[in-house]
Amino acid sequence: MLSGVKLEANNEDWTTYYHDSELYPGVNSMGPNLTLNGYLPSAMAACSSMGGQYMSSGPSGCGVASPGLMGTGGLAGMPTPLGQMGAPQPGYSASGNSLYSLEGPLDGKPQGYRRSYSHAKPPYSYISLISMAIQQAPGKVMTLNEIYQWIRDLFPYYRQNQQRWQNSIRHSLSFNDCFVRVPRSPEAPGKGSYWALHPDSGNMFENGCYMRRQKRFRCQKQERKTPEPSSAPPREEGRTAAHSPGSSLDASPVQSPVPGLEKVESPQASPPPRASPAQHLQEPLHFHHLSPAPSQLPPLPSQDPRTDTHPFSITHLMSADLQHAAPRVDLLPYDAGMMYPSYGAPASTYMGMNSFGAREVAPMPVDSSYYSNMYSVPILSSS
DNA sequence: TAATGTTTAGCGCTGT
DNA sequence: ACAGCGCTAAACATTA
Repeated sequence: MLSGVKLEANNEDWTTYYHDSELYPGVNSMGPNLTLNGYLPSAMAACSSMGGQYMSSGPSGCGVASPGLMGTGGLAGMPTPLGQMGAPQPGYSASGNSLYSLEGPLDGKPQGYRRSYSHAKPPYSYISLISMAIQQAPGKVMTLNEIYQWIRDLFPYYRQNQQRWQNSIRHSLSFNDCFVRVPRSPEAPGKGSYWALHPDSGNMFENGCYMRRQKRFRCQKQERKTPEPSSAPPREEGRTAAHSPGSSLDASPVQSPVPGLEKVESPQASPPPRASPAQHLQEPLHFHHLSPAPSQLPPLPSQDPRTDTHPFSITHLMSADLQHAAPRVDLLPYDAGMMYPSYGAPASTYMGMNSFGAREVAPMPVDSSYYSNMYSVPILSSS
């Protein structure tokens, strides 16, 4: 069984902070929490009483299957930047690694009165942060800078030492197969590519642990720029998969409905090739995912009031202010279908999008159909 | 030139 | 003990 994830060297009782509406005045006004299509476990809060461990899996643990976050695009809505709740204060820990800011009260109370939660290092790995950012994006793609900004907005902690964590973000994007680089459209020129989640990455955090994946997602098939004998073993499994040229989505290409563009065969299940865009529309591709179908999901855990108010609860973070969500201007060509010319319909049509409207949108089927947008764009390979 | 992206290396932690 | 994962640093290449 999986054990919980310790927050670095922290063993403090986070329950101390759960009801800290003083520090997080917006917490109590969040209303009913938004769940990831109703299945998001509140990772931290639900496990808060486990001696500093955020997650625990097991029959009775809080490691409830959570296909929402990474597998079904269930994240919706724009984040409520914690920064609005507490601006960076002088005196926070400059170590960059501490979980808390040991000083710098947010509310004018004497120093040491209470540690600032908003400046604590979030209990999410960079991979999960990136995944969250991309998932909540209307087009399921984000530029590097937007990922930076999203993280900064959501976690004041990441307003410090930006060089450090941004380097780590870039490294994570490049290193991990679960992230794929997508070129910009000609209509939206600019620097840097878009980043998306690999359609087969599935629910990397289905164990409910956002600090450490159960298993790293890897492209199983590799395509090398310089062909090697098939008998040549990979240099090193992970690195090869992650860094070999063209490894972003580099399995055997399947004929794309868009000339010149390639779709990638799932390493886990081979979808039938699309006969036509129309067929694609009628018969969304179904790929094997780690996530179970909704009908197979366990019942929703009972709502713990702490769940909704924990400042780092994804539920909390992602729940607010849908009305503030604005369509991305630079992605309009994508959403307008320009990226999918042969489909002739907006991308959201294919994606079963939850573009800022998941509260109203019925839970998506747990398949890859909504990922299908990514099958129609060329994936940049490293060079 | 700065931002972005790739790659290597080393370390610590966790699970088996 | 070992393997795998995540984080950090750093060097280097590419691109707008």
